[in-house]
Amino acid sequence: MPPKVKFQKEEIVNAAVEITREKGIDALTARELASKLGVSTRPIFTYFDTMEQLKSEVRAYAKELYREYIQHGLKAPISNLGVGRQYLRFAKEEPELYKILYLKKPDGSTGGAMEALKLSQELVRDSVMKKYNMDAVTADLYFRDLWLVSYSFTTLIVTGECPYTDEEISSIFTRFSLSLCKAYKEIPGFTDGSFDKDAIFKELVKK
Amino acid sequence: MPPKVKFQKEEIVNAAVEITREKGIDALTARELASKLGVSTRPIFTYFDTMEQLKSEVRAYAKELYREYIQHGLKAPISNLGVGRQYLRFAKEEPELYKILYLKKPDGSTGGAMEALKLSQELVRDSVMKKYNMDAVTADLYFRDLWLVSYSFTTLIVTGECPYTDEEISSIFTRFSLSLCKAYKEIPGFTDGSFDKDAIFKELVKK
DNA sequence: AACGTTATGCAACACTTGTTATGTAACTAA
DNA sequence: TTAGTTACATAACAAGTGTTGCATAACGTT
Repeated sequence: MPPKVKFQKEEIVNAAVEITREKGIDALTARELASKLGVSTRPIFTYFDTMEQLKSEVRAYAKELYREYIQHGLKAPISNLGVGRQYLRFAKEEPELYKILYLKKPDGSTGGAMEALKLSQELVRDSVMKKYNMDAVTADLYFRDLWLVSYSFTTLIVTGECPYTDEEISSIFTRFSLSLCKAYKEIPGFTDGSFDKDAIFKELVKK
Repeated sequence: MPPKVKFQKEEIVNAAVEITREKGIDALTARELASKLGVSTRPIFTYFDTMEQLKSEVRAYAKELYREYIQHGLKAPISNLGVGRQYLRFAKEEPELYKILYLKKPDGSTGGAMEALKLSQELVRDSVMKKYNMDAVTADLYFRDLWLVSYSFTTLIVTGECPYTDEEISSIFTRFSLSLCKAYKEIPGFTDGSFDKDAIFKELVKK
């Protein structure tokens, strides 16, 4: 019989995630990981054929954690805003994990930002339809518009460029939310883009 | 007298930019660059002490090119929309240069997305104030809001995730533009966030 | 035409990366 | 207690990186 294993697969992935959190996935090397675990690099390759395989597991972990954040946001009284707040929390608390999911996806990988949007739309659709009395198409468009705004904030956050406080972001977000909602409900043809842009523009200019 | 130089500094930077365009700045190595120029790696280090120094020049080039794009957008009849369109063009035509400016800024570097926003605000402010009869503060806020939307599109574009056509983006952008402009002009207190959110929300819910 | 200067090519150095060959020793079944 | 299996440490390999020492040859000046 062989000697007892010193490390389970899970411990290795956890340590790999920890390194990624601290220094980004590019700093996740075999030697760095081995050093963190206090072993040689050999055991890593008994569980994973290549480092790339291990990195895939780190991405899977990030994806799952992200999903948990979103689920948590659904519990909020206004679920679409709750989900938006969780986007921001994830970006702020796990910037490096955010990056590997949405900023530096490896070539040919599935998933990414648009897939995450679709998931959120499905989760929030019913709630938005009821709350604002919208049909499914409008609810999806409305949520997508808000998502676009939150996406720019999360990008700013993880690149270390966001100058706004939580309160400011929240305030900006609310204003987007209300102005879009008003437009979707009050401007005929706003949903499919067939509304009379010129008429509205002229009205805005003269005021 | 020494022999004639085979390469001027500028040619080296140009080749470096070309490699960055094609494969990203991480693929810009001394040997790759030398191979493209058809020389050994030695001459590179007569002009640049380190590769990092050369990369700085590539970033400077990208920044200047970006500035030219923006300047071009100012000529449009509605200059704020023209600038927005140029953001998107730059992201689509120079995704790798966009990345080094706004997605992977090296630690401790100046500039970045928020600085670019400030620059654009200054360039567009007067035009927006006149066109929509806004004060400077409102004009800046309005432009920033639109910038946030364009920023999410450019990020999607350079990460290869944007599923929208130019027309779709243009349409979405126009809708944001109009709905925000209406809100800034029609909702008292919208600029400083002191407007009565609850009243508006109730109104939207019952409709 | 000879000279001194120096840009360049060649090849090496030092370092980091992923990955692996080898020997050892830990463990359990006998 | 013995033996076989195999996880592990050690150390190496190969490939790739930035950077540099050295010899050479090209060039304008003299």
